Amino acid sequence: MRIGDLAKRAGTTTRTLRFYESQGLLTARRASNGYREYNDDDFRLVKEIQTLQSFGFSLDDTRPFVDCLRSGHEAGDDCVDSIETYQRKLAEVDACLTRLDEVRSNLVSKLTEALARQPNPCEVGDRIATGLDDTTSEPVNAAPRHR
Amino acid sequence: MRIGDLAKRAGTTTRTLRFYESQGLLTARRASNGYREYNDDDFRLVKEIQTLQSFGFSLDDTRPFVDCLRSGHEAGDDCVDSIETYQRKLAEVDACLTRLDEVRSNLVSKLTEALARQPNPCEVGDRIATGLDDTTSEPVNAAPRHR
DNA sequence: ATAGACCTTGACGCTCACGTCAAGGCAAGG
DNA sequence: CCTTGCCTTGACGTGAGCGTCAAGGTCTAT
Repeated sequence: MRIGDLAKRAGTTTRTLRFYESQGLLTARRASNGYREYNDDDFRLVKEIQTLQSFGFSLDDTRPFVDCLRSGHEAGDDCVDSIETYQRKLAEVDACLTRLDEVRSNLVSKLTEALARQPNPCEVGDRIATGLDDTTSEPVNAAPRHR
Repeated sequence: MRIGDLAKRAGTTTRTLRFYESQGLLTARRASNGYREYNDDDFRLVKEIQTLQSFGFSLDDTRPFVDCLRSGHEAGDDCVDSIETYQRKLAEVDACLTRLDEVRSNLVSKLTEALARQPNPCEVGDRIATGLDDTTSEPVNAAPRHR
């Protein structure tokens, strides 16, 4: 499989695959003409990277998983370093959630106060609708209702 | 007040204030020698920007508030555009919270499965502790308990 | 007069994950 | 032979919000 084929299969670009290689995440056998040659393991590796990226992992964060796969493990998270990375990222996500909750409540306060100061909060309909519904707490698993 | 004084008062740097000016957020009277001169209104403006930035606003998002203040309003959010910006940012925060919730639950799943696949999940203590406690849902207003 | 502390503009650096040329080599079909 | 389509390396651009010199002007104290 050449780089264009792998890119197509993985839904990415050749530039991205070469970039992964430059970062030491992906290595390629070379054909006699200098072209990169990939196999199915490489495809799985790219998929692993993409999955982790969708969780907000940086490329550097995916390294333990890549190393794990390349050392022969069936799954990228069959290694201690990968699990520790999961734990660290989970803590980061929790911290981010906490922070966002604070921001959200600050925003709601500000918005409420600003609306209260608005001169005629009744002639709405056109530009200002409160944008506030009864969900005082954050939208645990629901997107904000769209009007 | 010169730029260094304002920077010190606002807890920022002269570079930042000049950058704000380059972005059209802050304007300064010039003294005869070319030095920038600021007043208390400018200080409040910088403070407004800092507050909004702490909510995750980009500099561009602060523009309505800055314009509002400069047009003579007492508060930066005494204008319709500012309120609409609040509403837009609130929606963004909600979307981000929703997304992070998904990521978190995916991460927890992955971590749980990976731990279940680990050979000896009992000889812990050294490197692997589960990092999972009974909070299955996100940490609504509590930071993750540190061990 | 000179050192030191301020100020000025200008310009490059940084992070991250690539996008986007540029200039050229390789292989197959017509 | 020529076009077409793939491939190669290299290098600059992107966005956000500044940090960090560089080279020089200004003001104050000694």
